[in-house]
Amino acid sequence: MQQQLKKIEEYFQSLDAETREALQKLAVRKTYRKGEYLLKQDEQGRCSFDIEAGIVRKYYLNDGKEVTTGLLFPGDLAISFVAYTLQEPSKEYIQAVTDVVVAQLDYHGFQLLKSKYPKLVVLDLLLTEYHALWLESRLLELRTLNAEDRYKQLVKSHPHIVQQVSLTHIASYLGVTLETLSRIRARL
Amino acid sequence: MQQQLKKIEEYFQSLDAETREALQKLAVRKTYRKGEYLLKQDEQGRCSFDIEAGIVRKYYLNDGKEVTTGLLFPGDLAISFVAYTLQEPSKEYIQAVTDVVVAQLDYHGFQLLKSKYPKLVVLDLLLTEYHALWLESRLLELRTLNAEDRYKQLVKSHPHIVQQVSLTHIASYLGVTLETLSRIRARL
DNA sequence: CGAGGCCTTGACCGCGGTCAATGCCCGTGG
DNA sequence: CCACGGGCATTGACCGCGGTCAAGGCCTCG
Repeated sequence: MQQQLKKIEEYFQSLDAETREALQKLAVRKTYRKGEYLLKQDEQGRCSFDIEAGIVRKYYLNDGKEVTTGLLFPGDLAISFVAYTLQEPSKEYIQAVTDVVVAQLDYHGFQLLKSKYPKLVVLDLLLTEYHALWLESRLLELRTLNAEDRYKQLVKSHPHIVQQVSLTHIASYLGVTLETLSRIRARL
Repeated sequence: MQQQLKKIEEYFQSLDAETREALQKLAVRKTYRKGEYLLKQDEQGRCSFDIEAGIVRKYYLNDGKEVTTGLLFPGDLAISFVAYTLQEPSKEYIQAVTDVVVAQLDYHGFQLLKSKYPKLVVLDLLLTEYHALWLESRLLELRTLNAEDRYKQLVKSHPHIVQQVSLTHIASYLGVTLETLSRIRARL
């Protein structure tokens, strides 16, 4: 996965100035305050958000309960992949966990740009591959680790997450209840 | 997901004859007997397999126990996505569940073809998107359905699977033990 | 006929969920 | 300045889904 990020970075750097500028021009910098929504359920997934500062989470509702599918940090791409790819109403919410600055990219704008600059198709492919790799690793994690090990792994990869994100959200991301997470932390 | 398949099909049909032929030429038709391996752990993921007949499963070992990550049917693409994309040794096995006929595509050959026929990059993107969509839906399924509902859903989408694949494999795919699956079936 | 693979069934257990009570922190208003 | 209320986290009691271990049934194939 790290190698894929490197590949993406390298590829991006190798792009000619014109292509890069076209991309930059398409991006709109926006800020959201803690608690605000970048995308709500039933909205069309018309943008991707490159996070420049702050923390964002994605979640959906499963009979009334929030299921957090992602916790995203600067450098990550916040996007409801299904709604974005299929251009259909989103089942996911995307919400600012802290105040947030993003570079927002319009879907249709990006599609147009791809037909004008075919090199961007390769970039899109690399990014999509990265997303798929992430999903694969997440699936592996959920199938092979118990709640405690998933928590340890999360803290290992994001040491400050506990200071920044409420335990409620973390529990929901890990796939356990708040109570269970609380007990796990108590016995560590 | 169905729409994505349709998109792929349509895109493929819209390709010019030359590009299509180049692809066909790269493909090697091969057969494997029940039980044989299309890919073993630690082998490089150098091929993708378009299944033309038969059933294939993918699995990895988690402290000695098999974890089935996919059951694949004609029309599906059998591939160890991580090993293929990153070109590293595979953690997954790909095994023929029945006698199988596949069209086998070499990774490097396909990469070369993509640089010669840029339209294939778009095809690659569409296929990767499809894989990511599948992973998203699988993740959703594992997080929102209990074992019984997952089983029902599997049977609904593949009514004959029970006749074709051993319950051991099905259980492993569903993420439960053989015993649990047996009890679920007993009470339906 | 015997061996081995595959599945079923039973007894038991533990992880994590549920429900409810309590604690703690902090912002708001009297 | 304190009192109250609400959001978030902790703790306890209890339960059920699914895992584990073990025994036994049923094919199939040699």
